[in-house]
Amino acid sequence: MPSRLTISSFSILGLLAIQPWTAYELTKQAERSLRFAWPKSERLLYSEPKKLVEHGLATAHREVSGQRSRRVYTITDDGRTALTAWMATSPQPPVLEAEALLRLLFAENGSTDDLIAALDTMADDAAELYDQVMTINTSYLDGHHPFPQRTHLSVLFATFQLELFDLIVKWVEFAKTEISTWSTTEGLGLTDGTEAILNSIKERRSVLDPPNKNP
Amino acid sequence: MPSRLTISSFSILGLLAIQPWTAYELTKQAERSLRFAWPKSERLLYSEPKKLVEHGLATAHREVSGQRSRRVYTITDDGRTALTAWMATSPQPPVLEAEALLRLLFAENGSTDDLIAALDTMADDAAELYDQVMTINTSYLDGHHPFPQRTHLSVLFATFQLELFDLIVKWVEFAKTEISTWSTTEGLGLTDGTEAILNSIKERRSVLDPPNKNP
DNA sequence: TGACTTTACTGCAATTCGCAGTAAGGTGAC
DNA sequence: GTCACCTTACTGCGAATTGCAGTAAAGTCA
Repeated sequence: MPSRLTISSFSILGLLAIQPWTAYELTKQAERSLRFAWPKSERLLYSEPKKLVEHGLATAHREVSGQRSRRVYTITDDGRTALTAWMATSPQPPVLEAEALLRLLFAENGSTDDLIAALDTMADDAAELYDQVMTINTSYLDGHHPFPQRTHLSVLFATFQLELFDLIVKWVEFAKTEISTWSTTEGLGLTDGTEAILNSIKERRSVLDPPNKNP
Repeated sequence: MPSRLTISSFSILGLLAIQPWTAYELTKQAERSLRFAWPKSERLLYSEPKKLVEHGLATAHREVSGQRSRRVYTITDDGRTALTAWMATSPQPPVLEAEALLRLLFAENGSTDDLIAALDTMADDAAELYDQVMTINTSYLDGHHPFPQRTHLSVLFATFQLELFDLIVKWVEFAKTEISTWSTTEGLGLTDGTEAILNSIKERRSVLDPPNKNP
């Protein structure tokens, strides 16, 4: 009666399908890829492979070097079968967690400066993440991919992250110009700016597209 | 020794700052707003207000109607103070959870059809979420906001969601045209398309911008 | 008046997280 | 050559969160 397989289990199984790893190596690898699609705690990355072994989807063997031993996990045939079966199932809807947006939702409880600071932090974080993805990916052009045969997947995956982080940076810029027209955070209601946004929303136009240019 | 306050606690406190609610009402309200920035289980929305009471940030009073009673939670002055203090702190980085992107990362373990199906599901989910946000927000134009004085916040908040869901839909379109050039999911490595993407990434150009038009 | 939905919760087991702790091996500086 | 610090390689535990099932009254519609 091992505990049941979760999406996190399959995300580890997916890594094991590439090559055998130790749990420690899995945490490092997760930081380069998994974290952008399925962010999980380091702790879980140590317990999930054990669960996979219990289910017979992976095996663990100890490698010894000096006084120290490491447990290397390898995917089994059953593991590959289970992974392939999972690939054919329907994925859960995407979910975003953004504390800075909570601050916007409750902005009336703080100053406009508080709000702008929160949004700036989100933009800085996004810019930093953008750079991280860029660093990893531009090196692929020089043939520096640890798994060259996977470049088509890594790069297409990265495009989403870059678009997302770019969107965040650009949206914060837009939001700040809008907020700059506010005298306070509280009780403004339907301002001219808000009405303009609502009209552009109604026509399904992006609020970012025309960056304050006249037609 | 009540358990400590989390971001989730403050997200509930933020709702209580608008007006008193029952836990049940909080779950309904969370579905309209909180869920897009701080998605939490319904269960938690029942326990968090209790924690706020333990901390003295809210009070609970029973209202009786017939045989049934409901517990209405009201923010205290301490609660408002704590909320305002929280608004001035730095938010955590944004985080995205997208199982469909995991499928892309591990696509070599399934067929191109599996991959396209997963991406289509994500696009459909995003389109559905887009519609939900649209429905809530276009009604504001007719003056149908439950808290008219908060329209400026709700609408600016909504613009982010719309941009995000639109990005997902558009990126999936792009990803699918790229994938359509693949004969298999496995071992392709640096294809022509991948190289083109990498070059465009290098120049920080969006892969979505010019939708296959010549300059 | 019977069936079904909405309102209004609680209990509990399973899952996940954050943090602290342990310990060996490697690296560079003085 | 030894001290400090970083990396590798984990485990334990309490706290936070989830998912699911269960309870029950009130409202709705036919």
